[in-house]
Amino acid sequence: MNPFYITTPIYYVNARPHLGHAYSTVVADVVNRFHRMCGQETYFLTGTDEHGDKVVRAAKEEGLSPLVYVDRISDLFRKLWPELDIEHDWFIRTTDPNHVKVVGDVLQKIYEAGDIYFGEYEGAYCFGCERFYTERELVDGRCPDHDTVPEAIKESNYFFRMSPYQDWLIDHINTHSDFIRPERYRNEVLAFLREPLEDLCISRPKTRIQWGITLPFDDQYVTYVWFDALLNYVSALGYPDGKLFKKLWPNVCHLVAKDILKPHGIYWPIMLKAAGIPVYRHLYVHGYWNVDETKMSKSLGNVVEPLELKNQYGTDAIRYFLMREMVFGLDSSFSERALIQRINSDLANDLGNLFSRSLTMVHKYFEGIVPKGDVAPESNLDLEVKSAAFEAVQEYQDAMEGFAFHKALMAIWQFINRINKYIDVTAPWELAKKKSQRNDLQVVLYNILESLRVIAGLLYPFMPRAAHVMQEHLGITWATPFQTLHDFNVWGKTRPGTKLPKTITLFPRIEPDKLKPKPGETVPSKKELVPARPEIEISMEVFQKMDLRVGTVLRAEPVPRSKKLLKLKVDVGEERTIVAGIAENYQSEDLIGKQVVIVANVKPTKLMGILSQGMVLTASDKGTCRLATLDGSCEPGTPLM
RNA sequence: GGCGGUGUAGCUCAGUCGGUUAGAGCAUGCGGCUCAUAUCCGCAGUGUCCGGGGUUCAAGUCCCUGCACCGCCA
Repeated sequence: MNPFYITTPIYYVNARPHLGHAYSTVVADVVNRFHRMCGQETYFLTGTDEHGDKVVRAAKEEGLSPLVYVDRISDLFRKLWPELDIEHDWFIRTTDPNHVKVVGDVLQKIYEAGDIYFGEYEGAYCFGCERFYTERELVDGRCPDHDTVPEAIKESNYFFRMSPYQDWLIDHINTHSDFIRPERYRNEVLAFLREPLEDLCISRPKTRIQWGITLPFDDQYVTYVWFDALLNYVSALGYPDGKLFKKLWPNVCHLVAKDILKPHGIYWPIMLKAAGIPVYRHLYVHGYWNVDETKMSKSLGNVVEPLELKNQYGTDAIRYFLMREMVFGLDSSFSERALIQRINSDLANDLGNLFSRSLTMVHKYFEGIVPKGDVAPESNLDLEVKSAAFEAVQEYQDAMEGFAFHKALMAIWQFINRINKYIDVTAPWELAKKKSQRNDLQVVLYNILESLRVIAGLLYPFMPRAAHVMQEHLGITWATPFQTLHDFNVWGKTRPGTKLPKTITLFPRIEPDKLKPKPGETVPSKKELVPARPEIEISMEVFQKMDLRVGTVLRAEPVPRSKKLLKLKVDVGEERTIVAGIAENYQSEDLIGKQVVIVANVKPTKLMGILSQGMVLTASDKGTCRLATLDGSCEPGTPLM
């Protein structure tokens, strides 16, 4: 069997780890453990991406040098993973000397082969932002951040020629149906490839950025983003001569979120092809976690901190929730309410209680000794439990291989419910009343224990901790911390006569103060849903990052083809264009001269093609909304504290 | 603007090749059990399958069209 190699993206260190990072990495860990269960040798790589201007800027904001800054953030990631029981084999950093060397070598190789050329282009450059803007990004020809007219400047850079590989890539995707999955993302890449591929700019002059890997063929430039980042997948293995590389490549499974589909689905295979490295086998693409119906974003302050969740609810519960709730490939919604729901119903009630009631009975009726499973005619007592187990294993295996983790878990839970019913129907407490039914009682309890063994085994990739505790309490010891898939297709592995420890509560119930709506409160329908306030406390420091200001509305006009939107010109100390969704409640002319509260540093966003450079605060309730105003007039631009 | 996806119970979603009375989990209500973490088991519902039109003996499913939301591209 081929060794199995799985990677997560290397995470960019301009921000702290959030739920999305945790999800990618948990998926990788689950898949990795599953393959180990299949008897495969595995290798699991994760790490951090540490170069580039955003890192330099983030470091500057904190008053740190890039190196000190990236050390600090990278460490947050590295230390998070063990908390989530993630067992990666290697943690790569793009600042590792070996990685830096490999990037240089590969660039040189492709340069010599002729696929990298030096070119000049002219663009609109904003000196304030230290970056180029495309026509589309500009607002009325001005920089959206600085409201200045960018200068047309010429810059020379190195480009990676991708077009010669376009047809090859299309063909490769078409002939390898499992190259990019799920299919929707494969289609997206193919759709993109229907247009001619443009060459990729892969450098930045050192006059603009120094924090990067110097090009081997021109020391006035550093390489920019993708060559640096993507090559981690091979540099970590010691490309080109490392033992790991020879053993593992290209039988790799890359796991990414949908935002980096294009680099992984297009640039990366072409880079590999151009460098004469075999192309990777699989790219698996997953969706986003929204939080309480809205996107997770720093400006909303609803970023979910995985570590906080873990501390409150436990690693297994978080892992279970992430894998059960998201259909791999689609977006999902995270809410604490849903998490508690899953913990209580699935983990505490169904699984935990089953485990607990079973072990209690073994102690009550057999002094904690595993009874014999073959002392009564099976036909009456098996009630197809055995075949239900095998069925569950088969469904589980199919689902796992197809990355349908929620279905794998559903298969396990169907079996758990089946055992709960088995207990109900066989009623061991009745059997225990008569001596003549002693053998029946033994068989029934043995079947239950065997079922629990299979359940514990199947759960291992998802909840290694609970699986381990369950196995311990079932008196099963293995050379490895997990059973192999083969063990699930054999009935009778639990050894009669084994003394079992007393039962424990696997998953305590969480008392649901937050769960039920208060009396009289109705559950809001989809349309009325007000974005929930984040339940996380934020520090004063975080709050102060918000730039709230007084703004005077100078002009207002409806946005064509939109029912809700008004385009405002607002004086916030400088003039800003702000698009606000208040047209259903306010007429343009009523707004002129009004003083409102503006969040001045939300990331500019395009609404109906208009770049909105801020946000107007409103209170909305049942479809009407009211502007937040001031009690008396103020100088435009006055900060709110 | 172009391409694609989605729309099914209060909520989250299954629904195969068009084929009987459209399903599951959660939530709700009622009943049963007592081994168990107030757990478990059973029963009960509730549906404009987004709207409109078409093909067909038969449409949640196929076709056309409209609406809403989402994604990718420009």
